[in-house]
Amino acid sequence: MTEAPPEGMTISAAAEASGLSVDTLRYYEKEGLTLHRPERSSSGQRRYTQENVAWLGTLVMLRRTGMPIRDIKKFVELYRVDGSEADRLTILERHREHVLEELAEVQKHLAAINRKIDYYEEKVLR
Amino acid sequence: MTEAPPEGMTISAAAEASGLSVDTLRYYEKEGLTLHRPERSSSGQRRYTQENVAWLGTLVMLRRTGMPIRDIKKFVELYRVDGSEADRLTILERHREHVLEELAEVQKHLAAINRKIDYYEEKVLR
DNA sequence: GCTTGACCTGGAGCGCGCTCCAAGGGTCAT
DNA sequence: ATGACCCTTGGAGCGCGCTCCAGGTCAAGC
Repeated sequence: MTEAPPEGMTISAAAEASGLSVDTLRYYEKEGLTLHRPERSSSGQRRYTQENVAWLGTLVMLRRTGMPIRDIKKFVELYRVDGSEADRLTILERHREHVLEELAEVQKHLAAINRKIDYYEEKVLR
Repeated sequence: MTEAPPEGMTISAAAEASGLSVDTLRYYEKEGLTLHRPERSSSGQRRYTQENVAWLGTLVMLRRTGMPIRDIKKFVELYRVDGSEADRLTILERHREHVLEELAEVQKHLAAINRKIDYYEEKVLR
C-alpha cells in the first residue's frame, strides 16, 4: 500500500462544510477538540479528510446542544483511551439528560410566551 | 386613599422567588430591565411588590429562551410608550419564531446524540 | 454600646467562546 | 516579477452576562 499524498479540503472548505468559521476550526484544534489533526500540504496548509469533517459535525452537535468546550475536551480525550466506550456512553447519556431538561424548560417558557402573545393579540386586534 | 408604607419583599426574598441571584437583580435594574424600580424602605433598601416579582418572571422567561439583554431592554422600553402594544406583539412573535428554530435545531442534534448512544450501547453491551 | 447580618453603591474582574490582527509564506495568473 | 489570494502562527481583544469586592449604612438582638 502506498501513502496517498495529503489530498483533502482546505480549511475554508471544511469551514463551509461544517458551518463553523475558519477561526473556530483553528481554535478547536488548538483546544484539543479534534479527534485527529488534519494532515498538512507540502506548504504546511491543513487538508481535511471526510473523517475530519465528520468529527466537526460531532463537535457542532455537542456545542449546539450546550456542551461546554471543556467537557467536549474530556469526551474526545476518551477516544485516546482503549476500552473507554462505557465512559463515552455515560457522558453522552448525561448530556442527553441535560439537553432534555433544557428543552423542557424552554418549552415551559415558550408556553408563557404564547400566553403573552395571545394577550397582546386580543388587545391589539380589539 | 392613604399611601401604604413601602412593604414588600427584600431583595434576597425576591431573588429566591425569581430564581435569580441578588447581584443579578441589581444588575438587571441597572441595565434598565425593570418595568418599575422597586420602592425603597426608609433606610434605602429595595422592597419588591408582587408586581415587581411577576416582571422578574417575564425577564427569566425571555432570558432563558435566549433573548439578549439588549433586546429585552428594547422590549421593556416599549412599555413606556403609549400605544406600543402592536410593537411589543411583533417582538414577542419574532422571538417565538427564534425560539422555535432553536428548539428544532436542538432536537435535530438530540436525534444525532441518540443515534450515537445507540451505537455505543450496542458496542458496550457486546 | 456592641456585634451581627442584611443591605447599599460604584466599579473591577471573570469565564466563555470565539474573533480579529499583524506579519509572513506559498502558489498562481498575467 | 507583480499582484491577488489563500493559507500560516501567536497572541491580543471582545461581547456577553453576570459575579465579586471594598467600603459603608442601618436595624435588631444581646
